[in-house]
Amino acid sequence: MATKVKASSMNAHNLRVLADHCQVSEVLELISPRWKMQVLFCISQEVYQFSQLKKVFPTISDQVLARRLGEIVTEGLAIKYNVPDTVPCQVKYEVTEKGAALLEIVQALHQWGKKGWE
Amino acid sequence: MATKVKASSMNAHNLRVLADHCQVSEVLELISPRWKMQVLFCISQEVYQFSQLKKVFPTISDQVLARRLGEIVTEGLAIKYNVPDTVPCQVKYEVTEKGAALLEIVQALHQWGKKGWE
DNA sequence: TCAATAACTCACCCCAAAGTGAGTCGCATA
DNA sequence: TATGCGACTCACTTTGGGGTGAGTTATTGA
Repeated sequence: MATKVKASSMNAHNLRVLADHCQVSEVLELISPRWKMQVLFCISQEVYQFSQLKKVFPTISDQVLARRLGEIVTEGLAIKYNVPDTVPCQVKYEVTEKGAALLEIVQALHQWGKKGWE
Repeated sequence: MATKVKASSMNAHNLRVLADHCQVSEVLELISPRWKMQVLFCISQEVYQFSQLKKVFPTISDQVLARRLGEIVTEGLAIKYNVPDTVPCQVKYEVTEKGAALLEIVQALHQWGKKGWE
């Protein structure tokens, strides 16, 4: 953790220091969309087909699932192949190093949530 | 990480295993609300006064800031005192052990976001 | 011939989260 | 007397994320 910023010394410098440390917004917005981390986790477990994901999450809508998969790919959390010689066409997603690192942190969040904290 | 669940064996058991591992939703919803983790971080840096927080985040609305502070307290991430003998009334927030543990994970997210990932 | 499957896309609607602006309450300083 | 501050609360409006249902393309099995 960073050095403390005293409330009594809220000058321009400290405002900047604080603002810098608060720049976690992008990452939070990255992981916040509904189903996204769950879908990424499924991909890491080799459950990546559209129809299979719909079985795991029966209440997700087609549109949102497609959007989430698109985001996951464009953000480099997973890559997408077309599986050749499959009919009807099939796709395959594979988690990248970046995506795997993110999943580990998400796993830590999960553990934090399960802990009692009396 | 958990044992892999093969796509080829998507039976009821594996569906449950997957669903269990995907139960990170509550935690994600806990940390997702706008400004929340940023406010919690500020509290950990001893910047906890309503008016000071508004200086750090000039675009936050009064209502949302009050809501976030309320959530942070009811979820046990921080506790709230009334500072006695202050006029006009002042409050003080202090991060709990639970809140501090959460902030460490959020910090890891921040680091993940800053990393290059070519 | 018809239905089904895989993996989507599109147009539309709804609601909850967030923003806006004003009000409150007790005190204190000009 | 009245204006301001600190820490909110309330009523109202807006926005955009996510849900709904239908359509698409190519192919294959009944």
